[in-house]
Amino acid sequence: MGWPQMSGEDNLLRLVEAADGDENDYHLQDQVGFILRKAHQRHVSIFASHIGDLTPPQFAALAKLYDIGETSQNQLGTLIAMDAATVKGVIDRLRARGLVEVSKHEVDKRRLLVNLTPEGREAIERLIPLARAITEETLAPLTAKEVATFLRLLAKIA
Amino acid sequence: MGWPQMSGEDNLLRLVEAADGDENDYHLQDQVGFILRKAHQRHVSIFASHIGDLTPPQFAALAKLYDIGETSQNQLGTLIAMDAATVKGVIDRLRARGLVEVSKHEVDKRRLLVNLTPEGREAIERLIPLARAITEETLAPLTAKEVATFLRLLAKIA
DNA sequence: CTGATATCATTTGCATACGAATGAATTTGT
DNA sequence: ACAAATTCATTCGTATGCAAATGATATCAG
Repeated sequence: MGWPQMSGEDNLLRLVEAADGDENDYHLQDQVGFILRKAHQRHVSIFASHIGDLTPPQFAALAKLYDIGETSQNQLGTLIAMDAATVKGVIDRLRARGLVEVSKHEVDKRRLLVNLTPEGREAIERLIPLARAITEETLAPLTAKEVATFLRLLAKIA
Repeated sequence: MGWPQMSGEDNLLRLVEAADGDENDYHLQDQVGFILRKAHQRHVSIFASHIGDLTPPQFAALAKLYDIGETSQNQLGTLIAMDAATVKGVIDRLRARGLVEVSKHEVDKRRLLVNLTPEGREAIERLIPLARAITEETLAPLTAKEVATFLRLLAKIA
């Protein structure tokens, strides 16, 4: 019989088939990687519309420093999921703007300690409410129950 | 009463609270943007472990050209969610490797037509099975039912 | 104690990703 | 038909993101 007159809502069907992998056609737009990339793009765009003068990685660095206080650049990178090369660039730019400051670790001379400046603390306290709005707008297409489900499953694959 | 002895699995609770926004603490690791970024990172890493000589955007370009045939660079960018500047770089690199070729549109002289070369066609046909394995591994932490739910919700916010 | 390992930070090179500006070509509105 | 607006492609600048190599420091094993 096959698939007689597939009509209406076939998106879900295609997504399930894409997950199955037992189809001959390959549809990029149904692959989790492609959709993940688009969802990330949309979120970054929403972020930029609310917080224009800071990128999500820069915000993440400030938010984590606000949360845990002074830490080494390396440890900070681990906590915000950035490799050493990436976190260095982020911290360099935040430092150039006076939002964080660095100092040498007295005991372990390999480590570079990073901390918020008073301006950085002001900035992150001002921005956190906006970040909540960004989260809300990103999740706006979902109902409250769907949000809970989505975040649970997303965390599983992250 | 408040929250007496929160114990055991509080991840879900924190995620729901994060979505609510009605908490005083801000936990970066519970924000959808941060988890989305990490999920995307994990997928790219899985992709690289299976397909080392091509990036996900490059693969997307080849897969879409395989799907729809010759198109303008601009149209291709729209279909694979890349802006004009990004798609140009991707096509330049694919062209340098002989996987795609470009030509001028005879009627509309603004357009640059892009198409697979025979080598590009061979490559994408060889890679699509690997791409299915990448999708599978990315979604491995989820059950089949969770996969269907997750893809449905992810598509909603993408 | 000391040689082998491991960790931390930096640097380089490459690849997205996007805003903004530019120029060429086309389409639209009147 | 023609000026205005739009579309397509390119270029520039900035910012992640990661692999690989390097140098400095610290830790470990024997």
